[in-house]
Amino acid sequence: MSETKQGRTYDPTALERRWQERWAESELYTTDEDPEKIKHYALTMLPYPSGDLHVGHWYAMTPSDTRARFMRMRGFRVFFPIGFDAFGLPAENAAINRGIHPYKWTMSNIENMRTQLRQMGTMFDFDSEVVTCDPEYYRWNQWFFLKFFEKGLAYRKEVPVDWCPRDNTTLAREQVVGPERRCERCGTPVIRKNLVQWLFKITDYADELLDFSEIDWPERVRVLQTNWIGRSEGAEIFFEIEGIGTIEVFTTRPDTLFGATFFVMSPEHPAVEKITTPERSDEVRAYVEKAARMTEIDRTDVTREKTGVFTGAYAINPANNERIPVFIADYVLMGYGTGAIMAVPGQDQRDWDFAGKYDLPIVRTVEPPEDFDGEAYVGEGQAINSEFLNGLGVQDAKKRMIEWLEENGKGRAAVTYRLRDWLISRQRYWGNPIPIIYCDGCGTVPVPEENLPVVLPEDAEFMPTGESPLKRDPDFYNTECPRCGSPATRETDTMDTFMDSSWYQYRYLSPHHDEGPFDPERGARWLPVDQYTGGIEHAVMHLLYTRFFTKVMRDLGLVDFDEPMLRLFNQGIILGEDAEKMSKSRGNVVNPQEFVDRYGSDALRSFLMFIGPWDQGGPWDGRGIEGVSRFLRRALSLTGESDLSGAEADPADLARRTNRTVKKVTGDLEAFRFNTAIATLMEHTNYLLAIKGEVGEEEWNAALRAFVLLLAPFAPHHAEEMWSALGEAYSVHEQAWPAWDEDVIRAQEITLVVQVNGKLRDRIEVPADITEEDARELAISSERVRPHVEGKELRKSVYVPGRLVNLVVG
RNA sequence: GCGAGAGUGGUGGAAUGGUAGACACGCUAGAUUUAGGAUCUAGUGCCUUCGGGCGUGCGGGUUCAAGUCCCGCCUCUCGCACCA
Repeated sequence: MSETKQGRTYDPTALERRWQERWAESELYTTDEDPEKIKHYALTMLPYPSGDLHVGHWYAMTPSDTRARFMRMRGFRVFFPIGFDAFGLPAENAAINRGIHPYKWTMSNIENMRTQLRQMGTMFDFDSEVVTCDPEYYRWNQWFFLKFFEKGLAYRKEVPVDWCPRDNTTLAREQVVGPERRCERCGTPVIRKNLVQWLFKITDYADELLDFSEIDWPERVRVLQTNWIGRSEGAEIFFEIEGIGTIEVFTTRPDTLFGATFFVMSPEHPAVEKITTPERSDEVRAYVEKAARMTEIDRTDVTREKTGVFTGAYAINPANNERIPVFIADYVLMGYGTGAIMAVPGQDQRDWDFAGKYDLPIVRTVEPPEDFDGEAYVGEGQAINSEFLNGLGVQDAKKRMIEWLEENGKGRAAVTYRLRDWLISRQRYWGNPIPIIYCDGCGTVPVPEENLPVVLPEDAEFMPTGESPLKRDPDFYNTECPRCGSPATRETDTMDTFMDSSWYQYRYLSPHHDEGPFDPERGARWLPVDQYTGGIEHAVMHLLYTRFFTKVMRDLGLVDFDEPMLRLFNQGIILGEDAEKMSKSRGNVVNPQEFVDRYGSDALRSFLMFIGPWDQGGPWDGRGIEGVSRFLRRALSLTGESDLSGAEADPADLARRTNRTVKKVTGDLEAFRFNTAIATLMEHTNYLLAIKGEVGEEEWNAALRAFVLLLAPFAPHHAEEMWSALGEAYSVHEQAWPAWDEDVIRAQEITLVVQVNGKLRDRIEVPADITEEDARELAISSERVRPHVEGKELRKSVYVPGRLVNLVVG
């Protein structure tokens, strides 16, 4: 609270509270269902109920709110819901540390965060709120699991999994990050295990997920997803192993088959034992064991020298029937392709390195350019040493070789992906039970739909042990088979929480609907999401999974479109004052509440938008918020009494600047340029304050009305206060966005820049419709220009109407 | 190594190929104030003989005109990384 010049107190918190109460009473933010209006579904990523809203939540949500408010004022009916992603490790770990039940802890956090969300001054439709740990929600999550199961998209299999030894659970491949392969949640390096787990066949949709033609998403996300899916085109080639049988390899370079001088298998390849000759078996076994003991970090170190061991076996190159030795080497990964490769040292640097070390022959099959002085040659060129391919370019040679392989039954065209199926089993308590029952007689039996939800027992001991806690809850674990009625057991793993967030945007439409995941009638009116906003960190997890879900939902006949979110905007990350990531251990965490209490929500909102481009993020600046707070106070003082100066301002200039401001702010908001929009509003405020009391009341009020409307999405409380001070009818947020008039913007008098040889020499005031000749005359006769042109020849002049005259002399 | 993005005052950042540094923070001076804070006014890229000169990571180029376009480097950030 502070004294203004006029002695009135400025108390933003009281002002904001007053309007928040009024908004709630009048149900101002109940979703507009007017069918006459064009729909706009604005969605911001739902938060984890981790305790309090932190400044990152403010940074994500308040600009999204500003955009939603802008769309509302532009005449769209806007749906802007909010909810809580309430299952999962952060909530569970916090609960464990405090010894409180996760449900209690989560619900009390949600209660707290609801209050804080309301304080933000957002237009969230709280009636549509979704809480993912509510049985009313996760029932449909389980329902989706059953649908996936029916369609063969959910399957159970023993697979090598990434296991976090600290969180005591498996992780999806997407949740393992960095070269050191750490757990995405806690940063602990993961280990490998073999476990029977549930997976979703996201790979069935790999090709479709590579198609972004229907959506307007940032290039960055498209690239990340494309790389993650990692589509490679090539061929599978069958190699006979002498006296054993056939082993397949995948290659993107079938054209180089004639240069395959050896064969390499991953140490984990299931056929290793079978092909190894007795005299080589000790060495091979030692190598396999050494590879198994290696950490993932060492194993995947690119700079390490290639190592391997000869198995004693020979393969036959199907192109030329040459006998080539079979090695195992840890640079070949079991998780990609077929886990075995044909090694072509002439065209692959890794194979070249390996061949050098073990003295293996090198045959080039692509002619390198004459000046080539490298080792393996991977570029374009004519095929050589390749019989029927000789002379062909790489692309043609690939095609020809694939034809030859298929004609001769020695291989086929093939596509391989880096993308793996989505592992959804988690050995944790605080998640959604997988609705499956195991019966000795009937096998794997889905829980019948009418028995959903499988309720997560509240009284279970939830401390993680590496096995699902539900396994030790006999009331949950023991059940009977829905098919034959004999004693059976339940699946005790819970689902990855990314499943919860893969379809929440649909549940928002009808959170209490109990005949399906969402009410199709409401879906028809609102889907799909028009504008999604959230962090880039979800590029290959949430954002890929939700696209996958939507495609499956389409194939289930639940929706009639292919993509869940038409447009996406990724905001940046707000850092601590030291420009480091905010963390408790660094002690650089900014508590938004402190700033809300001191400066109000509008100031915090506006400051976060003003700090820089939204997609850029950046360090928090505790002093910077002062400037924005000052701006809001100055804005508020516009509607106060005028101290008449007696001077006169030009009403045409006022109209021009007002229209220009409307145009600029509108364009900026369309493009998410909140920072420059606020800068424009500041500039306009400074101007308005300077001419206050110097124009007629009518012009002044018109200008002020436009200004308040522009301010409304950014600082909804202050705008409401000003709107009411202007004597206008409640509420400013139900008003139409102001329009601008290009004719008014066009000035009668303009400033023309005069350059000589491209250098600025003068600025002259001229009529807007001045001719080129007149402009040149005026420019040349300018006092400041004359010294630079006198005695020189005018060779040329460039005239850019409304901007400049450039005199080229020499 | 591959891919993407970014280098502009003391700081955050503005600039459809056409006035570089909008708008703020900070700083300086002044007004007001018992003082501090708050507020208001003026100034604030660097150099200057006050004419002007130089300035957007570095080096070239295109153009009447380049922070912006092209070529070659350097640095930083992020992502992926033995993917056959």
